[in-house]
Amino acid sequence: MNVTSKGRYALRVMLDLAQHPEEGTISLKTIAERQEISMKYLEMIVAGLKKAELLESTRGKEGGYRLCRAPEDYTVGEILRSLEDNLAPVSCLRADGVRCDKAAACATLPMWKELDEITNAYLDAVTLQDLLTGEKWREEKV
Amino acid sequence: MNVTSKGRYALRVMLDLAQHPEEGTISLKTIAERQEISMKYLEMIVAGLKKAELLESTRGKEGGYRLCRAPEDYTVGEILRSLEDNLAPVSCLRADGVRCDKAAACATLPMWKELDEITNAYLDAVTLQDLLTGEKWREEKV
DNA sequence: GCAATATACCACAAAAATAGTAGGAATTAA
DNA sequence: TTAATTCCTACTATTTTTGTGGTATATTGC
Repeated sequence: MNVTSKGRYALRVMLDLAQHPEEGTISLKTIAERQEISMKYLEMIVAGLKKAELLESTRGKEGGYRLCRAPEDYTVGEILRSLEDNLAPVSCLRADGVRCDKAAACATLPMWKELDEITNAYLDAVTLQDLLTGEKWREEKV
Repeated sequence: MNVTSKGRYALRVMLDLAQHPEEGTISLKTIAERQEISMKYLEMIVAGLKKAELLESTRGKEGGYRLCRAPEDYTVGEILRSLEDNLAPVSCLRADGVRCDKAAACATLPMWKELDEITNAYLDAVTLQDLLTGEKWREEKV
């Protein structure tokens, strides 16, 4: 579970769109300026988000990107997974990972699996809306 | 939470020592051969484990390494933390991480913190002995 | 004392992953 | 038709990970 800048930027793009619903379709240029991220780099990131059908786009002048669901219908987990291929804690759990020839005898594999399940369950329980309001963390631990 | 080969090898060294208590002090050469890991690379790893006081060593002929506690008194969390400086999911949580100037306004920071707490709590609840027996995962989900 | 076997320490190097850039083609509204 | 914009492909730089090499120091058995 290493969240890189790609994943963090993806969240910021989604949050930016969620924070400005009145603007409708928003150009990458606007988002890049507001978030102070290079527009060229963002291009890569929104491409991933679009491929995962997390947002929609319109090309040409006056074009841009917009959410295609309500903020409470996006989970942080799916946003991160759409860009990070490294969410699993160890490489042997990753889709492309080298299959360890000792997997059957590996004393640690079940632990990594459980850890992976726990982290994914947590991230799938946090929605974009939760991040927007922040209540989840303000009210906690009363 | 990206566990690299350093952390995985550290676990294997600790497990190897725990699996051969009758041998007492064991040389790196022996461990390297049993685990099929380059001895030179292992040197770095045991140096970290020793620094964290997770094992003891004797120099010179007939020397080597040995555990200084019972297997149930080691947690996987402390073993990994002694070698991985990357256990936190995002760099802004890491000790050496660049302090983000927007931390106060960051909508995602509380989430990363909670995720970090959850993963550390899990890893601190797994002991070397748990890995040795594997029971924790065999009997689960009945 | 000396040879053999170890750990301890420091610097360097190769490989892989991450982060970011460059240039231009295709599309659309005004 | 022009300006703004997404879309696509390739390239480059930086950082992290994964090692290697060489040497100094310590200990044991002969």
